[in-house]
Amino acid sequence: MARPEKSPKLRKTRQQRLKDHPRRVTIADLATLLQVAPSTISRALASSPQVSKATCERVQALAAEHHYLPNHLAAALRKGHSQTLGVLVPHLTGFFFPEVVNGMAEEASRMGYNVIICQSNETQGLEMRQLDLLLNARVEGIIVSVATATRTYKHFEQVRAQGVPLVFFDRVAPGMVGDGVRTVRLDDYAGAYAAVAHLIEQGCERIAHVAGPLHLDINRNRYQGYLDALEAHGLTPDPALLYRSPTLTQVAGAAGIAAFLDLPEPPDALFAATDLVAVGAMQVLRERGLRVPEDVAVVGFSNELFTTLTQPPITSVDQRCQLMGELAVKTLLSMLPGSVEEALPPEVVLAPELLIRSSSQRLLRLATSR
Amino acid sequence: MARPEKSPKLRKTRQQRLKDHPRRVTIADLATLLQVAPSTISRALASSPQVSKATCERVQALAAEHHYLPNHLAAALRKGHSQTLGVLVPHLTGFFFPEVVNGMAEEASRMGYNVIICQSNETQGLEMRQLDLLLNARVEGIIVSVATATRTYKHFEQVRAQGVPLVFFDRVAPGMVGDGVRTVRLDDYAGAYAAVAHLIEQGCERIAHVAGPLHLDINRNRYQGYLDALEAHGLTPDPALLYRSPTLTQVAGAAGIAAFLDLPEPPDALFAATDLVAVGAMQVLRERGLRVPEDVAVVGFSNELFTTLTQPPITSVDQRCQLMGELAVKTLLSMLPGSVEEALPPEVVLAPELLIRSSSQRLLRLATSR
DNA sequence: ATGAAAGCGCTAACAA
DNA sequence: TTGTTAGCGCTTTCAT
Repeated sequence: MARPEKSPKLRKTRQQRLKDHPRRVTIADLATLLQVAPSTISRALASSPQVSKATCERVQALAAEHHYLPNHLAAALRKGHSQTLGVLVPHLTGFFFPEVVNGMAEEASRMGYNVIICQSNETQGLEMRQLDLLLNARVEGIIVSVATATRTYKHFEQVRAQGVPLVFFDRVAPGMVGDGVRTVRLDDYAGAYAAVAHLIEQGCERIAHVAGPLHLDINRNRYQGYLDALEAHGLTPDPALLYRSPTLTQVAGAAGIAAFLDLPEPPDALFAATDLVAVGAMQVLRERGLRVPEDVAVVGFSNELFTTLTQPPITSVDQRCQLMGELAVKTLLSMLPGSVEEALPPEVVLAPELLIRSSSQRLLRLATSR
Repeated sequence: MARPEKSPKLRKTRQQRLKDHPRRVTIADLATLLQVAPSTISRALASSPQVSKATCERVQALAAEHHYLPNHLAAALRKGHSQTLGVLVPHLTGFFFPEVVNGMAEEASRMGYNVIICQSNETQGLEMRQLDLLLNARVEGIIVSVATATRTYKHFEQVRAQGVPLVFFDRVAPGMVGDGVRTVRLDDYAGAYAAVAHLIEQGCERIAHVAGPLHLDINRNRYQGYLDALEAHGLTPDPALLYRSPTLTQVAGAAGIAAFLDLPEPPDALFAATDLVAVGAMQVLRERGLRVPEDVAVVGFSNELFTTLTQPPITSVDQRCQLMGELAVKTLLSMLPGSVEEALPPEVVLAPELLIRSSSQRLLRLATSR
């Protein structure tokens, strides 16, 4: 008995599909049209050196003519990697994360990678789910900033167990750096130190600080930078000039400065842990008839867009958002198998930049041209 | 001659791979472990009704134990659809786009779809490239807001030609609505009308307007709303009270108000096409010793975050960002083949919301409890 | 209720 | 330089 021919059946399915839908053109289609093997088409489209220039051009022309679009899914499945990176951020509101993501998207695109962006909405549950989603999508690596609500870190361990490189930025999971896990962060300590040193240079002597929850690295580092800058300049930190708040909003700033102003010895400067806090404080100061910076100088943190829009504009610490995004991607790419990227340190720490504006400038700047 | 057995060769490749890498567990692996067919595993994982409860549970338990992660790539390739939507925005800075994207991500996630977010950086070149990328990734539909630099629209036509549904939001390509193309926009006209009507109610009579380039729908509609509101209330638009600017920044606002104030009959109110323009104008007003809203009332547009942070806070028109994102996704999903979504109109137009703050409130509010 | 087998579109090893 | 062929991991008829 003759072996059944399989062509007829095949042909039928394909024709049927063709009728259903004006189907997208595939490599096989091009091969049929040009009477060459699919592999040749594949090679030609990739401009492989082992295909003749003539066929290469013919193929590319035909592909363009028929609006051939490579099927990334199939290629990724076959090749075993997807040229795609996963990014998981707590949210995309405010200034910081969008800006960082922007830097990432740019760098990734430049290196020929796609990016899938997900949000955890600051919850651990969604964080875990999105991580799974990214793994399902077979991303080659994941960049993540952990949600505030996250308390356990097993889900990140699992990513590493899958052999997927992980880069934390800004908010990093504690104790995970090592094989397959790296971090990119801002040097909050240095930023805070610079901010407070600047206030001291401007002649301030009683500098208050509104801090966030100190169990978070970020807030603790800012606080420590504040303390060390004071002591390095011979000032003794006054515990009464520290206001700790669970959130770092306008309301916190208003409450903080109000508390300070009621002290027997009120402060002559405020280092706020965020720009929003600085704004809240400035509003109260204005209500009480105090001038910024003459009576109280103010410095914020993050260099949010609105710092230039308030009256006066607020001195702030820039977080190098774009750069952070770029470096996160560079770091991740350098971790991919077969990467030739220059090796970056496993923990990148960015130097912040102090942007001095009117809210802290007490000294007349003596204009000397040099 | 016996047909060559292919098993040995196969086995070898697999073992080799296993040695290379601690490979991810597949359906085939689970099948081997449980001594059942791959198809059974597949069905069990999908909780198909045609598989016995017992095996279903056994399979799911085993899968969990081995941290099985479905390969989305393979499934999508086989099924012919990826459960993924593409989003292409000009950028992710500022307030508007991040917020809209947020709404999209939320709705998509709720409906079990992934989202790939790309940025065009406001250039047509990148816009075209990113569209290709999305098509390559076999997204099931694309949501896009067109770049300012975009002048031709063939690349969008091509998306439609591929049978991929397209939804424009906020910035829509002209003349494309129809089969496979829909839009979601804000009713800028209504927003502007409401803003100006509000100023008139507050007793303003000479209302100026800083407008953006009028070849863009958005700006033209805001301008028209301004005109119509004036006329509807018996006021005659004064051409001297219109300032047209190619950009809508603080600088534009400052320049605009400066020009207005030099008029023989300066305005008593400003309707700014953006919040940034409003801020710029307010800065100049303060410098000149004029009070807001007593001397000049100010209304902005977009309800940016910082409108509540200035002194005074700025009255503005909210653009319903989150809602816009959600509706864009809903619209897109309703266009997918086999969708059971309720039909939305091909052109969704959102009603904006006027948020009244101090910058425009001249009338003392008579507090009457009713 | 389960199994066998084909094939989504692409690429890479091997052969010619 | 080009062709042949197998297979990435999954789903889905069709058969049992």
